[in-house]
Amino acid sequence: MNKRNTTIQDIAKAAGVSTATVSRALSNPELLSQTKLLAVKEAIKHTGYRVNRNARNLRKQKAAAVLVLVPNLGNPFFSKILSGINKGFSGTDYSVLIADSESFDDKTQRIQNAFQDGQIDGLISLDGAFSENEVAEISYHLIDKPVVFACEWVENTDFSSIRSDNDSGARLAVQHLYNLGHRKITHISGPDSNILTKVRQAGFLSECKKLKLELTNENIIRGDFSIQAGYAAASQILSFSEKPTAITCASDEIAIGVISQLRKAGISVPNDISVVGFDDIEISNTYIPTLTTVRQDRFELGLSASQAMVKSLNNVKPQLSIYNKVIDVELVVRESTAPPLSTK
Amino acid sequence: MNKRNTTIQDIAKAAGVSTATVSRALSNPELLSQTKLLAVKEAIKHTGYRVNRNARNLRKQKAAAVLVLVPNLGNPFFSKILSGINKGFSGTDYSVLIADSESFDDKTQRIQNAFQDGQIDGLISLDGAFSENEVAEISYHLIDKPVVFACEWVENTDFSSIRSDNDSGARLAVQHLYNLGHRKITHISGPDSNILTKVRQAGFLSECKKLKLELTNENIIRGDFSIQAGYAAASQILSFSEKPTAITCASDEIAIGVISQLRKAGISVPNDISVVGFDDIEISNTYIPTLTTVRQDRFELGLSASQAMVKSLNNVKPQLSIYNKVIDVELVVRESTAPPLSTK
DNA sequence: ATAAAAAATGTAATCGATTACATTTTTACT
DNA sequence: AGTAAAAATGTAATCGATTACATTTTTTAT
Repeated sequence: MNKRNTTIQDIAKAAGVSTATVSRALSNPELLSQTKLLAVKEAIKHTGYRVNRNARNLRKQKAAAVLVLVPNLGNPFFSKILSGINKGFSGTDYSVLIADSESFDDKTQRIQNAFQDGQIDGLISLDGAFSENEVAEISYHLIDKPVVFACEWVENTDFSSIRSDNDSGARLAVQHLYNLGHRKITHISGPDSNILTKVRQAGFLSECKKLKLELTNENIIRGDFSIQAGYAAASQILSFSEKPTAITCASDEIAIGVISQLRKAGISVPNDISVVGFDDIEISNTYIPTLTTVRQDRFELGLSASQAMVKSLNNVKPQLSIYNKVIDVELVVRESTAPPLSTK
Repeated sequence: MNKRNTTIQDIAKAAGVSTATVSRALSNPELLSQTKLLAVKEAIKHTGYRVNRNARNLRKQKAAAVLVLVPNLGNPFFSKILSGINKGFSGTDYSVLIADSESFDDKTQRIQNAFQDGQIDGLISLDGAFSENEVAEISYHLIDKPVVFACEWVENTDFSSIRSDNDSGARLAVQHLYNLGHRKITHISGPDSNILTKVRQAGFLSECKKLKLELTNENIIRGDFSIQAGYAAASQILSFSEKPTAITCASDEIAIGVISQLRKAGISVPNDISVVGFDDIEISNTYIPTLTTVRQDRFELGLSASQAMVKSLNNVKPQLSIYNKVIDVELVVRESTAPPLSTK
C-alpha cells in the first residue's frame, strides 16, 4: 500500500552514480559520458521512474503550465482553436490550463491569481477585449512571462499575436461578389469595439473603393456576431428603399440570421440576394443554402499560437521574443452566392 | 529585478510567529488563537503573499489538478460539457488539464503519464470507449484516485458516472411521435459498440413494444453519430418498400443528414416524414426545419461531474466514494415533427 | 491550589529534484 | 612525461510549504 515513490536517489543508487548525475541524465544528457548515461537510463527503465513535477518545478521556479483564456468554452468557434493549442503542447512538458472568461467576475483577477500562485508560465488569450487598465495589469503581473493572443488581439501592445488575414478575407468576399456582377453590397459588421469588426469593415470599405463601388451610409450595418444581429440587420435592409443585391457578414452566425430572416420576408438567398459569411463554422456547410464564407483555419490559429508560446518559453528572455503571424484565409464558395437578378 | 518571492518565512517573521503557525493559518485556521490568526492574516494582506503551489503540492504529495479526457475538443458537443466542468472547479484549488484523445496515439498512455508524473489527482472522462484492458490499466495506475465518467460510461465498472437519462429520451421521442399519430417509426442508431447507442436503441425498442407498434428488422438502421451516417440511412430508408412515417435518430447530426438527404429525394420533413434528433446541439434550433429533439443538458452534465470529482477528492478514501447521477432530459418540440400524412 | 487534559505554538525534518561549487578524471599540447 | 584545459562527476545547499513531534500555555476538574 504505502510504496514510496521511486526517486532520483533510488536511481542514483541503482546506477551507482550521484543524484546530480541522474538529474543531468534527465535534462542535460549531453554532459554525461556514454557509460554513466547508459547506466542511468537502464536504471530508469528498470524501475519505471518518473520525475516528480512538483519537485522539479519548485526547484526551477516554474509551473510547466500555460493558461488559456477562452471567452466562452461552450462556443465551438473557440473550442476548435483550443484543440489546436492543445495539439501544439502535446509533445511538450507543458500542461494547458483553461480559464473560461464567463466563469469569472474579473478576467485579470483570474490571471493574476494563476501567475502569482506560480501556476503558469505564460498566457494565451483568445479574448482581445482588454481595457488599457487590464493590459497594464497583465503587463505588470506577467513581467518576463510570455503572452500570446490568438485570433483576437489588443491594439497598440507588444504582445505576440497570431491572427487570420481578416483584411484579405473581407476583400475576397467583396471581390467574389463583384465578379459575380454585384455592385451594391452591404456589410453587416460586429460589435463596434471588437478588433475583428474593425479590420473586416475596413477591408470591406477599402475594397469597395478600389472597385469604385458607390458607398452610402447604407453600406454598413452595425451588429454583433450573433444570429439575432443577423435578424435585426435583415429587417433593416428590408426597409431600405434600394436594397443591396449582396451582403457580406462579419460572421457566419450573422449570415445565418440574415438568410433566415430574409426568407421569412419572401426573399430568396441566393436568387434575390447573395450572402457571404465569415469563419466557416461547422454549420455553414450544412445550412440550407450552404454558406459561401471566408474560412479561418481555427485549428492552425491555435497550433501556431501554442508554438509561438513554446518558443517564447524556451527563450532565456521570453519578454523579448514577440511572435506575430498572419494566417491565410480562404474563400469557400457554396450555395449562398449567385449572380444578381439583373444579369440573369 | 531579482526580488525574492514572499514566503511563509517572511510572514512568520512579520507576524512574530513560527512558520508552522502561518501554515496553519492557511489551511487549518480553526487551530489557532484569534490573536495569532489575526496577526498572520494581517501580515499576509500586507505583503500580498500567496502560497507556492509547487511547494505545497510536493509536500502534500498531490497535484491539485484534474485531467479531463475529451474525445474531440473541436466538437462543440464536448466543449459544452467541458464548460460545465470548468465551472465546477472554478471555486476550488484545482486546475483542469485537458487531454484531447485525438492528439494521442494511446489514451491510457497519456493518463498514466499524467498520473505517474503526479500531475493529476483525478480523471474525468467524456469518453466511454475503453477496452477491458484499458479499464484494468486505469484502475491499476489510478489506485486510490477518483475517476468520473461524464455523458458516456463503461459498463460493469465501479467508476462514478454522470449521465443523461438516455432511456427516457428515447422513449419520449417515440411517445411524441405516437401521440402525433405515427405507427411506423424507424430508429437510426449510433456505432454498435457505443453505450449511448445501446441504451437509446433499447429504450426505443422497449417503448415501441409498450405501445404495441409492429417491429420488423427495418425498424433499426445502424450508423454512427455523423451527418454522413444520416445520408446513408436516408438512402436506405428510401429503398424500403413500406417507408416509415417517422424517424428517431441517435443524434442531431444524424437527423440533419437524414433530412437533407430526404429533401434531395423530394421528401419533405415534416410533411412526408417526421424526424426527431437527440442532444439538442446549437444547430438544431437554426436548421431548417428546426429540429424536434431530446435535449441533454451538457453544461449540467459537466458541472455535476466536476462536483462529484470534488467530493471524491475531499474524501479521505476517494476510491470508496462512487457518485452516480442521472440527469433529466427534455423533449424539445420544433418543426421537424408533425402528424403523418394519412391523418391530415 | 494542583494535577490532568486540552489547546496553542514551535522546532526541525521532510517532500524530490536541481545546481553552484568542489573535486576528480580525461584530453590536448608542448 | 608533464602541465594546463576541458570534461565528468560528486557533495550538499536549495526551492517553500507541511507536519510529526516536542514544548509551552490555557482550561478543566477536583
